[in-house]
Amino acid sequence: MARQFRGSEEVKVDAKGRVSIPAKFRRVFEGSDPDWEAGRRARLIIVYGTLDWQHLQLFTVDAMEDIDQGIARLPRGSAERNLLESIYQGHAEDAEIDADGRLVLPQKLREKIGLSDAAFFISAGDSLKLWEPAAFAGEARRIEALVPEFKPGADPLSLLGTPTPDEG
Amino acid sequence: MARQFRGSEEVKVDAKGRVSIPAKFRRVFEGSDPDWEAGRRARLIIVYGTLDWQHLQLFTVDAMEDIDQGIARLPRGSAERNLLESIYQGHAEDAEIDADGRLVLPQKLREKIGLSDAAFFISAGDSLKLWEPAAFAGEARRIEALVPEFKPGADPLSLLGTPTPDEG
DNA sequence: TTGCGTCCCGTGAAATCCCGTGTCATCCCT
DNA sequence: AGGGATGACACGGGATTTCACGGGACGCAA
Repeated sequence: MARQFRGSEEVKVDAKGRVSIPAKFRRVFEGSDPDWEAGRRARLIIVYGTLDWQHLQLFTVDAMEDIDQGIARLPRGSAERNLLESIYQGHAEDAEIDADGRLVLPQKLREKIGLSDAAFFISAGDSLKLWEPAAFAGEARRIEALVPEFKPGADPLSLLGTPTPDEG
Repeated sequence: MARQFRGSEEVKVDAKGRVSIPAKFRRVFEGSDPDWEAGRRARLIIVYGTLDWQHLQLFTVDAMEDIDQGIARLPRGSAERNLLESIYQGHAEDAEIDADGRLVLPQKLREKIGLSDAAFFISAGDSLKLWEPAAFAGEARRIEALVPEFKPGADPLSLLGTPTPDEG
């Protein structure tokens, strides 16, 4: 069972705010939820973060446990710990994938990221990011523009540089 | 067991989007998948990249692990790392070669590279590139044009330069 | 009532499984 | 060396299952 997300998908958002989690992503949420078994609903965590986020981030249960432990290692009361707690615990909520494989997004979250009638999922390691499709297109262009040596037609792997000799 | 691809092939694409992976290439995917054994399906990773890509790139599992590790060595949050993650994790997907030795290309990917009823495979080290045959013809010319010191009639190996004495 | 969330079911399209067939290369037995 | 048997391979088709998605019915709280 895959533990990592890979790929992207665009799905419809219906009038009730329901979003189908594409099946291949659903398998990852199921496999990374320690309490899940066939027939049950998989759990996940929706992080909506600070005000300027234009997307939601969906974490598996396992991934969020790692994050929680990382936060717990920081000094109690430190500015960093307070910030991370605010984002990953304050501005987040638990959710479940329903029997039809869909996630119901409360209208509040839909409004925050400007979601209308479609949603774009894109993998990011052990989490998924959820965008309004048009907003993601802008984000994609921004990511490319930030790497000046990346020209259209070039092989992106050139950014990795020369491999060190200890690989093989 | 060969670990590198060599050669090119043209195959049919049927109405369901199925593409026969030529047997010699299939052997490489099998040998470069750590979990593969006789009778099982070999896995691979389809990278479809940014909007301007007109081809798909098919990586072996081993090759993609190297790339993932290379990406992981870059500073978290750096522009280069974000771009590479977006391409190799966001714009890619896991796939399997089916029991008949074929790969099923989802409709979306076929449309992206303009694939109709034939596909052209060409080797690229530890990956294969897959093109609509007509589109590849133009690409071959473009590759030559990008190396200004390569003149028609010249020996391509001259591009390798003189090896330094301490190298094998 | 009105709006909102949940449960359950229907449907069309796509993906998957499982089968057959023609062709070509390889092997083996004269 | 010739010729037939064998098996691998590319390719097609039908049947079945999965999946995304829409809608109706019910309960609940403002």
